[in-house]
Amino acid sequence: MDTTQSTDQERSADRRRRELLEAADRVVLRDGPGASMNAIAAEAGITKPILYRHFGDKGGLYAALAQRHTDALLDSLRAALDAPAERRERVEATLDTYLAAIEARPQVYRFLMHPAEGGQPGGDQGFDVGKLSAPLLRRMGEELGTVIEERLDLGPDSRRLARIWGHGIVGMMHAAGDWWLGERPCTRAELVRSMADLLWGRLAAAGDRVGGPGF
Amino acid sequence: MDTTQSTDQERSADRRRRELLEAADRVVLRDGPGASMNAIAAEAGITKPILYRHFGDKGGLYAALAQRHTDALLDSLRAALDAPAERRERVEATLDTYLAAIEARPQVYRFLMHPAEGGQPGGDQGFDVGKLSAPLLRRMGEELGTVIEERLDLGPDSRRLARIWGHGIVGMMHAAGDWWLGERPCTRAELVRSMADLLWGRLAAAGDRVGGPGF
DNA sequence: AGACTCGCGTTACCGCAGGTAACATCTTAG
DNA sequence: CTAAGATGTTACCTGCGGTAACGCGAGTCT
Repeated sequence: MDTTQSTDQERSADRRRRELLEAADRVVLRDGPGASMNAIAAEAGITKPILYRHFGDKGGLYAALAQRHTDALLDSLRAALDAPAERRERVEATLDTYLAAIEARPQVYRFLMHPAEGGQPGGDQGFDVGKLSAPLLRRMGEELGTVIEERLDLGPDSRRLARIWGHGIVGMMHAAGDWWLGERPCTRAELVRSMADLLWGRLAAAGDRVGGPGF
Repeated sequence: MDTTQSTDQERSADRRRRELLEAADRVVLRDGPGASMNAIAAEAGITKPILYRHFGDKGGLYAALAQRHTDALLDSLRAALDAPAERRERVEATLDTYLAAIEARPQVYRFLMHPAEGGQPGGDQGFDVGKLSAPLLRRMGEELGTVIEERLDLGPDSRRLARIWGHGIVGMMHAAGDWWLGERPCTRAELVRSMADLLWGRLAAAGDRVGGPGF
C-alpha cells in the first residue's frame, strides 16, 4: 500500500520508458511525422498495448517525445541567448541555433510542429481553439518572452509586450525556417542576417520605391 | 468528342462543386479541423464517393477549401496593404485584418493551418520535408514578400530580403495570433500595436535592464 | 420506339490507424 | 505452494480515407 518501496520498479519502468522513447525517436526520424504506433512498437521490439500502458494514448507519447526535444532545443537556445555578447549577436546566434536544429533533423521538427489532431468521436466537440496547437512553438514563445522580459527594460507593459514579442519572434523564426527548409533560397547565414535586419527595424526604415503603385 | 459544347454540364458541375464546398465549410466551421469526409458528405446531403469524384481525395477538397479562404483573406490583406496611408498605419491595418479574420472563424483557420498529414502507405516515403506544409501560410508569405518588394527599396538583395521578410512577418502574425486566440491576454488593438512596435525595431532599441543576469 | 452512352448517385467493401479487453507468463512475497 | 502484480501477448472493436460495383434517369443515335 505504501509508496516508498517502489524505487526498484520505478527505475525499471523509467528505463523502459526511455528505451521506448528512443525507439519512437528513431521511427519518427525515419518515417516522419506520420509514424504509427504499430511501427514504433515494432521498432522497440514489443507490441502496441505496452506503449499505451506507458503513455496513455498517442498524445501522451507525442507529449513525452516533444518534451525531450523541446528541452534539448531550449537548452541550446538559452545558451545562445545568454552568451556574453552584443544583443544583435545573441539574437543572430539564437536564430542560427534554431535553424541549425531544424536543418539537422527536419522530420523530428515537422513531427513536433503540428497538433495531435485529436477529435475524439464520442467525446466533446473540442472548442478549445488552438489550446494545444503546437507545444514546441508555445513553449519556445513563452521562454523567449520570459528572457526578453528579464533582459530588457520595456516600460510599464513589459510583461505583455515581452510575451507578444516572444511568440511573434518564434513564429517568424519558425515560418521563415520552414519555408527556407523547403526552398533553400539562400544560405543559413543570409537568412539569419535578414531576419535580424527585420527585427532591427530595417523594414520601417527602408525608403519607398520610386514610382509608387499606379500613381 | 469535342470539348466545345460542354458549357451546360460544366456550369452544373461547378455549381455542385460550390455547393459541396459550402457544405464542407459549414462542417469545418462546426466540427473543426478534424471534419471527416463522411460528415461533409452528410452535410451536403450526399455520400462520400461523390466528394471523391469531385475532389479526388481529401487533399483536393482541402486545397479547394483553402484556396477559397486564402483568396478571400488575401483580398482583404491586399486592400489593407494598398490603403493610402502611412506605412505604419498600413502595417497595423494588415495585422488587424488578419487577426479579425482568425478571430471571426477560428475553426476554419485552424483547419487551414496544418498539413494534410499525407503518409500514403503503399507509396513513397514522403521525404519532401515541409514541401506542402501550410498552403495558406506559404501563399500569404509569398504574397506579402511580393508586396514588400514592389513597394520598398531594399538595395541589391531586395528580392531575397523581401521574401524572407514576407514569410517571417506572416509567421509572426500567425504564431502570435494563434497564441492570442487561445489565451486572450490583451485586446486585439494592443496586440497589433505591439507587433508593429516589434517590426519598428523597438526590440533593438530597448535599453538593457539594470542589474543584468547574475553579474 | 428501342438500345446506348454517360453523368449522378447509391451500397458495400478494403486496408489501416488508434485504442482496448482478455488471456498468458514470469517474478516476488507470505 | 499460493496469491498478487507487473509484463507482455493475441485478437478484437471503431472509425476513417478511399474504391469497386452496381442503379438510374436524361439525352442521343439509328
